[in-house]
Amino acid sequence: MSSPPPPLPTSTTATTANNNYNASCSSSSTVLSIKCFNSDCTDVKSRKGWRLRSGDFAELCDRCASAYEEGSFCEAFHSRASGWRCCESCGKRVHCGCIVSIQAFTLLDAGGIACLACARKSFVLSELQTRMPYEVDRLNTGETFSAPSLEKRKVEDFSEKFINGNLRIRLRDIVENGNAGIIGEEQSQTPSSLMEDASAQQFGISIPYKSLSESNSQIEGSVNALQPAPPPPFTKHFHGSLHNGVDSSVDGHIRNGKPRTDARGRSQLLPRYWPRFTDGELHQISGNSNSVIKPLFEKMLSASDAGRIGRLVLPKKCAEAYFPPISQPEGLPLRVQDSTGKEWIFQFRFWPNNNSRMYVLEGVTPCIQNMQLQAGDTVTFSRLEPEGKLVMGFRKATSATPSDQDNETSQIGNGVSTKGDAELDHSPWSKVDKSGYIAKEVLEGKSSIRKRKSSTLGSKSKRLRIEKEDMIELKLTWEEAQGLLRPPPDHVPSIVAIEGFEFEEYEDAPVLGKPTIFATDNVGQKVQWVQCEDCLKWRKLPANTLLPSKWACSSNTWDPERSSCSVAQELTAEQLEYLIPSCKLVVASKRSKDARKEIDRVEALEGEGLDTLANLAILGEGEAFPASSQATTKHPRHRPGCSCIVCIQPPSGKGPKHKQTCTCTVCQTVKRRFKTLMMKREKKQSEKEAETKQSEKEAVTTRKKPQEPSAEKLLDDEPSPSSNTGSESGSPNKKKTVSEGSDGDPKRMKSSTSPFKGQIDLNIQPEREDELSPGSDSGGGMMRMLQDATETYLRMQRFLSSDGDNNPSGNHMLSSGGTGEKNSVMPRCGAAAIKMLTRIILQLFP
DNA sequence: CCACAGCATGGTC
DNA sequence: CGACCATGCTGTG
Repeated sequence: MSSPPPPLPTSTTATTANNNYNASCSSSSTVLSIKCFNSDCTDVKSRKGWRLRSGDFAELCDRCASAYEEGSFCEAFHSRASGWRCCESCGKRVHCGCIVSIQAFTLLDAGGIACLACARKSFVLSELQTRMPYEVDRLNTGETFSAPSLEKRKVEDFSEKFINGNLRIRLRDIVENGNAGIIGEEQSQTPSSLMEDASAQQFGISIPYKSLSESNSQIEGSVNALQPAPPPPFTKHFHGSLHNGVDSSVDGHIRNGKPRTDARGRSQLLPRYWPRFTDGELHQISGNSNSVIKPLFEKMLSASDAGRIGRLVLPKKCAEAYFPPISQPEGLPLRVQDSTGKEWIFQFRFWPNNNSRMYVLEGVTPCIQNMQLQAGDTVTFSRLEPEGKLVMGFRKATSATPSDQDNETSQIGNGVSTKGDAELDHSPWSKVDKSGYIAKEVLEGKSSIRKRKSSTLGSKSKRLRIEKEDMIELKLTWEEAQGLLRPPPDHVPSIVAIEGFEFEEYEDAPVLGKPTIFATDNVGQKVQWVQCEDCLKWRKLPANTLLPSKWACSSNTWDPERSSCSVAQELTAEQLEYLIPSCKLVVASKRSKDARKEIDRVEALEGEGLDTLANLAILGEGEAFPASSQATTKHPRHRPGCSCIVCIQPPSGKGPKHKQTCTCTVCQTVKRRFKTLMMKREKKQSEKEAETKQSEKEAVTTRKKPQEPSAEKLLDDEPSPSSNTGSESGSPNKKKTVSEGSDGDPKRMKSSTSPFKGQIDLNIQPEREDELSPGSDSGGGMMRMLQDATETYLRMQRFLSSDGDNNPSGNHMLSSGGTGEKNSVMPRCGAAAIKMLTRIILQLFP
C-alpha cells in the first residue's frame, strides 16, 4: 500500500514489452517502423491506438485505428485468438485476452465478465448516485482490476485519480511516476482539455470506448508538473466554475500559517487516506456557503480512535501536510468545525516515537460521540477555502451483514444518506474478493470499543478481530453462499494436480443456484431434493439439474405429477429428517408447519441403502468446504493412499452407483464397520448396564416431535469437516441446532456425542479425537459413543429399509429424543457416523 | 482504584 | 528494513 506503483517502462521505444504482452498484435512491429502497429496490417500508421505498456500508443493505420475505436479490432484481428468470453449480461463476445480490449470489459465480482456497456449501465444505474467517483471511474475507464497481467497497484492508482461529476482531480503522479494514470480519449473532449499531449503520453491506458462522457463526468487533471499536487485529488467548487487546469486552491497555499513545503510528502499519502467525498458529503460540508471545499484526507477510525481515550491518531503525513506545524509535543489547539457548523477544539499534538512523531488529536471523544461514530467509521477532514477553516465530516461504515446492507441505508456524512457507501479498498465488501478479510474493519468496528482492553492477542489478530457473533454470522453466511455455488452448467472441469492431488478446476465462475439436497434414489440414480418456495414441499429432481434461486412446484417439469403444490411430497417427515440438514429443517419447520400437515400421502424413498450412506458420507465429508479449514487443509479430498471412507471412493459424481447388493470396497467397508460396531456394541451392552441412559433416552424420546425451535442456537465453535463445496452438493447448511436444556449433561455435550441429545455430533473432527475421547471419560464416553453410533445405525437402518411407513416416532427405542426434524442432520450423519464407528473400532481394537 | 498522559512495542506496509 | 501506526503498558495524579 505504501509502496509506489511499479513504474512502467518509460522508454518511448518500448515496443518489446508490448509485443510480449500482446504478441498476437504486433509481433514484428518496431517503433521505427512506419507501418501500422498491427502486424496483420501493412498500411502506414497514421493514428494512435491503444495505450502500450510503455506509455506510448500503438500507432495504427487509419483502418485499424477505426476498428480499434469502434471496439472491433479484436473481432477483426484476434477472432481466432484465445480469450474470448461472453458478457454475462448481454452475451456479447468480448476478447479478454489482450491489451487491445482490456478496457472493453470488467470482471464481475461473481465471476464472468461484463462488457463495458453493460457494466457501466448497471453500475451507473444502481450506484452512480452514491458510489465514490473512483469506483465509477473504474468502470468508466474499463479498468479491470483482476486482470492478472496488469500491475494491479498501478491500475488502482490510476483509477484513484479519476473522479466523477463536477469534481476535479489531480494527476499528481505524473510528476512522480511520469507514467501513472489512466486517461480516456474523451478527455480530449473535455472543455478544459488539460490533457496536453505530454501528459497524455505519460498516462496509462487509453479507452477505446466512449465512457466518461456517458456518465456525465467531467474530469480534469491538474497537470502542472511544477506543482506536484498532493491529495486531495479533487476539490469541489460549489459556486465557481471549473478550474482552468491549475488548481489555484491548493498547493503553494499558506495554510494555517504553514507553507506547504512538503508537497512531495503529501503526494505520498497512502491512498487509504485520500479523501473520497461524495457530492453529498461535500455539499453537506459546504452548506450554503460560497466556500470551496478542499478535501484533505480521511481516516477510518480504529478501535483506539473511537475508544474512550479520546485520541485520534492522525496519519503522520496527513498531519504534517494539512495541520499546522508543531514543534512541541504539546502541540496546539485546533479548531475544527463539523458539517453541522458546530465547532470543536481538539488538541493537535504528537508523541515522539522511534525518532519520529506520532500525531494525535486529543479530545475527540465528544465529537465522535456526537457523530455517533465507532471504529470502522470514517472521519473526513477538509478545508473550506478561502477561509482555511478545518471541517470534519464523517462517513458511517456500511453494515456488516448482507441483510443489513440490504435493509439499511448507510449514512454518509451528516445526514447525507446514501446506500452502498464508498469504502473502496476499505470496503468491507471489497474485502470479499480478497480472501476472507470480509468486512473486517466494519466488524471490528462494531465491537472494538467495548473490547478495548480485553485482548492480549497479537496485533494482527487484534486488527482482524471480529467479534464472535459477527464471525459466526459471517461464516455461516459465507458458507450458505458457498452452498449455493455450482459449477457452471455443462462445464467440464479441467483436472489439475497440485502437490500430487488432483483437483477439479472450473474456469468459469460458479453459478448460484437453489440449495438442494443431493441423494441417490431407489434405482441408484443421483437425484437432488429441492424445496418448493411456496408450499415448502420437497421434490425430487435429477441431480444434474441446476435450479434458479427460486423454485416452486410449478416449475417441476421433471415430475409433472408433482408439479403442483397440492400434490403431496414423496418424502416422509422421517426421511426428510435424515435427508435434510438441521438448519434447513429448522427453517422448514418454522415456515412449513402447516405445509407439513398437508402431507397426506407420502411415498417411500426406497432402497437408498449403502449408496445413500456413501453419498452422505461424500456429502458430509468429502466435500469439505474451506470454511472448516482444518478439514480441507488437513485432509484434501481423495488423498491418494488414504483409506478413509471418502478417499476409497471415486470422486463425487464419478464412479459407479452403489446398490444394496454392491460389494465394492466402499460398501464392504461400510458394511464391515457397521457389523463390527454392532458386534462390539452387543458385547459391550451385555457387560455394562445401560439402563439408566436407556431410560433417559426414552424419556427424551417421548417429547421428541414437535418443539419450537426457539430454544435453538447456533453453534459456533466447531468447524465442521462435513461441509461441502457446493459444487456437487446442494446442501448449504453448516448450521447446527442445539436444543438447550433437556439433556444438560455437560459431559455429554462435551463428548463426541451430539449435543442434539443423542444424535451424532457431525462436527467431530478426526484431528480432535484426543480431546473427544479423554481417558477420564473413557467409560461413559465410550458407551455414549457406542450408543449414539448405534442409534445412528438404527436410524439409518430404518431409513434405508423405509417402506413408506409414515410413522416417525415408531419404536424409536434409541431415538435420540431430539426435537424431531429440526434436529436432524442426516446428510452429514453418514460421514459422522462412519467416522465415529471407525474411531470406536480403533479404540476397541487398537 | 480510576482516569489520563505519555511512552513502548510490535505488526503491517 | 524502516516507517508508520494501533494499541498495550505504566506512571502519575
